[in-house]
Amino acid sequence: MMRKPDPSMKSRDNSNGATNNHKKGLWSPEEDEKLVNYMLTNGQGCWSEVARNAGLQRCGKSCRLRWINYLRPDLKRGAFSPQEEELIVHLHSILGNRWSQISARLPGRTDNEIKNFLNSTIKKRMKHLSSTASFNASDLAASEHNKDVMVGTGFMSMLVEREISPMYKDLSSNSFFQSMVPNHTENPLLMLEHGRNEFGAAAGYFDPTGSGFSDDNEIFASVDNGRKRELYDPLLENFGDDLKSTKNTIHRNINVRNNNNNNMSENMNNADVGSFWIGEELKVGEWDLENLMNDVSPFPFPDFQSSI
DNA sequence: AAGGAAGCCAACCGCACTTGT
DNA sequence: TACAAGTGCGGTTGGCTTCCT
Repeated sequence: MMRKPDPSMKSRDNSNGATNNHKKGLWSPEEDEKLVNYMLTNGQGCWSEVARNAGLQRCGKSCRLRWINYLRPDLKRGAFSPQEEELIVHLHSILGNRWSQISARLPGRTDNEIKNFLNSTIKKRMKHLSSTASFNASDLAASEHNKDVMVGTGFMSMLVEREISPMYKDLSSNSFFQSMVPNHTENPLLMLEHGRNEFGAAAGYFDPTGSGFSDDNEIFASVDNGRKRELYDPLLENFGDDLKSTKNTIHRNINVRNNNNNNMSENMNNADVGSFWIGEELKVGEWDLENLMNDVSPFPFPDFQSSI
């Protein structure tokens, strides 16, 4: 079920590069038993100590991974329920590839599990798209491994046409956006290309395997040599009514911050699409995730919330 | 029935961050 | 301040299973 241990390669215990004769590869039932017994008796401590004291020829890192992803008693095994699947997709659209944050909101599920699930789901989605569009298999194969170099290919063109253009139309017609990005173009493809130069590295990075811009589904604009950055999430515009409140939360946050920050720009009043944070004291380039998630948490997932 | 392709998923890898000295 | 060790995270790998032809 996994790669063969490479006997020629000594394992590295951690990032310090130290080498040890630690076993690699699949865990045996005996090893599992040792780890479980140790953890249930002693609880979690220093992982390298766990490995040693439990009598395992494993590095601490490997023990930690095994415990967290497989042996923890509160883990829920088996297939995801439809509600879980819906929530995962939902959270991923907001949080991007922050697997640990997504898993934190799915009791009994691990980040690895969710990551694997979504990766396979995305592949299925792409396969489905490929069967309904007129681009060839090589476009698809290449797109899976070339996130931001696919501009201009059939696959990208299709995605831009179907998903990006409507969002971009809203974005580019916004007066605040126009003021921030004076050289913006009406062509979203060109905009994506220009993004690297005009917004900095974070913007214009399009991920065809995800559902939007960059791994965080965010687009940034930089001004004042990066001291301020405004954030717009076109995806929120596409969410259903249950997430409109999320957008409202962001606007509320902006208002709160506005009250607390005299440097707030009046441009905010013109921001009739999307959501922006303005102000030098803000943590740049990140959603206020906790506040964001406060509004997402009531999302219905009745059958697994308390069924560990 | 055979074998190749695709999907699944456990575990590894490397990097970044935190903490202690 | 610098360094080392520990930890957590996301990306990736690759063996096993299932599906398809």
